[in-house]
Amino acid sequence: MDAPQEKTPDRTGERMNLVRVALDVPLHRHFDYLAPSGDPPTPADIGRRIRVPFGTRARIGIIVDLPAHSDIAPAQLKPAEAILRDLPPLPPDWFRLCEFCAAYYQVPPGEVMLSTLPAGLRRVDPPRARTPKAPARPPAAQAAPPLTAEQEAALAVIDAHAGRGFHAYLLHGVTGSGKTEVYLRLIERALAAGRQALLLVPEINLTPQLEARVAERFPAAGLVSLHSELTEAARARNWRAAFAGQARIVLGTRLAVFTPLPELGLIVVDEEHDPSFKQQDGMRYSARDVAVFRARERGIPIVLGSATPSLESWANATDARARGRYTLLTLRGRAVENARLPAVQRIDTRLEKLQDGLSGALLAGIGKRLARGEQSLVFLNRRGYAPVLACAACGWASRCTRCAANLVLHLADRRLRCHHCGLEQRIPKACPSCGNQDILPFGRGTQRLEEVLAAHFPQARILRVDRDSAKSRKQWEALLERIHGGEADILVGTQMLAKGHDFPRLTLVGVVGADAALHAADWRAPERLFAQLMQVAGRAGRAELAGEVLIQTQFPEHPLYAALVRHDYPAFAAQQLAERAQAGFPPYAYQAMLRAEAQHMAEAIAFLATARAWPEAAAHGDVLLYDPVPMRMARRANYERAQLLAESPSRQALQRFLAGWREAIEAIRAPARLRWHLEVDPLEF
DNA sequence: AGCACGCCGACT
DNA sequence: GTCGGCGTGCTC
Repeated sequence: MDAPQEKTPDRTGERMNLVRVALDVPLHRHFDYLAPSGDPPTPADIGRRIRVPFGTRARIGIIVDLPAHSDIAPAQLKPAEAILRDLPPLPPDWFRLCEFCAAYYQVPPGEVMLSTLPAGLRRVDPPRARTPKAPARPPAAQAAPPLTAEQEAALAVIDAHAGRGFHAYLLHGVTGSGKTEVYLRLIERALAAGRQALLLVPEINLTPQLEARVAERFPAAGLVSLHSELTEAARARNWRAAFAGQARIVLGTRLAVFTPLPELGLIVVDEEHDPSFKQQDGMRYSARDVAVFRARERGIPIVLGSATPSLESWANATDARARGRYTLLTLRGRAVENARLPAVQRIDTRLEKLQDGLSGALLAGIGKRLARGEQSLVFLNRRGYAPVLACAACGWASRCTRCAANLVLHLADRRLRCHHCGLEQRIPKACPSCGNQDILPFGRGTQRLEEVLAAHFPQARILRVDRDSAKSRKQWEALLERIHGGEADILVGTQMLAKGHDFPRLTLVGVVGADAALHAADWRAPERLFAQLMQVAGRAGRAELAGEVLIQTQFPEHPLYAALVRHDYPAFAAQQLAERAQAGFPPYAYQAMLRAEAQHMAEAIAFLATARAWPEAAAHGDVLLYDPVPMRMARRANYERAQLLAESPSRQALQRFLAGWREAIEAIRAPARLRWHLEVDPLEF
């Protein structure tokens, strides 16, 4: 595709008045149209939206070029309906970003361009936009706190590169070490230089306080946020403000990485390791990786921050093979005065009989906090009451009829629920298979843990925080308010509780049921577990009160826990990277996953086998194609699923392969209800 | 992806 | 006799 700014002047003299249009269709090509009657387009219209007839109806597309001639027979060309000039044209760097994603993720370019616009801008009949009321701005900016020596040092490194174009930094700092203050100082510098700043966060509704903090520090910067919980109108409004350059700071989730920003001067990716930067449907892109590309393309600095960086980023910053692609900046101490890292202890659960799954030490620890008027948090990354309901007499278990998974018992609303497809059932009174009255919940989820703790500590006020109790941002904020208001003595929750919150009275964190991830089939499970445990451990003892973390485990000698006790992410990362190098896993290999789902497993496997048999694959000797296999959860929502892994030691080699392979796959004549997708850099297996 | 066209089974 | 099932093929 021609980059718009490289458009050569038409020398033929007989301009056909053609427009080349990107449309949101799953086809890897653009569509040519005649100009709308009486409205000849000019080069200034490249990057503008256009309404065109497509098939039987009208659609919104984006003008990508004004070609001198078309390969389509003139009689086939239809006139476009209207060029929409309510916005300035989308700029060339935005096109390059979309084209990069299209090529890298094997997605049609039109799909990238249109799907990353706010919904209102791709609608044929746009909703009537109301003029928004001018937001009241707080009068004065919050003063910046003094920097620690480490923060000063980190900023000095970045300042030394200032104005010299692209550079990537990995800011590694434990919870409470003051990463956010470093971001704020960098944003301050960008604003002072007349540039815009883009701050990406994993899930904005989990961190409302970050938004408040940025807004207070930069009240005149017109901060806007961009995330999926905004109404369509609000998102369009914020997007326009960012595009127009009025908003100098954009705070958003992964989709915000595509916002056109005319004066972008800085990108920050907070919690860069977080899996929610990876989109798991449609275009399966990593917003963190796209952000790095964007920074490189714009020639600006990017800062990736985390207490537990992704092993990919860590390798880029520390591995000799990466030759310093990223510069590592470390914050070791806690910025809060006198606060120390919590003492982490392992409780060997093989040595005692647990009481409802809780050890004596954890129960005693909670009792002690209750007596002192402090808070405890019990972390269990499994929601619901129990993961399965089963009959001891005949072996019946609550299985989902549509998935290869159990139905989870939710006693709170008296339902059996599938966490994969959403199927819900009433709880049977007797075994559906043999009629036995004694069907029992097996295992423990947060709801059951809440009940157990209530029985042990009848006087305690217990608050459960998980996706079920905090479904919306509103509910979540209400829960947070109650926690901060001192309305809870014991918190029970999933990873939701681990993210970015300071609970000043919280001094004990108990971790329950973490062992499962140690021996999971997914080799990325330990990386995720370590990040989660570091994060939840960081909740303990943030203010002047010392924190304690108790981890119940049957494997106290496991190196993951050993590193956790020492708060030693670098040691954990080094050990994991050594294993990855040994096994030839990422980041020492590059992967793409072809997945297929169909009514029958045999169809899915046959499709993948056909793809694997692509004759030209032989020409790509540095790309390895594995055998097609059923996915670990082989059935979901009545579809049988299988996958095929493609792998190469070279990213470029894999990319060259994928471009041809994708075309070949598209040409396979598959059964009607077979669906497939290609995922580059897959995170889950 | 939509949305047409197109050729075979049970309904007013 | 037709309503409608989803297979196939196209969209400038």
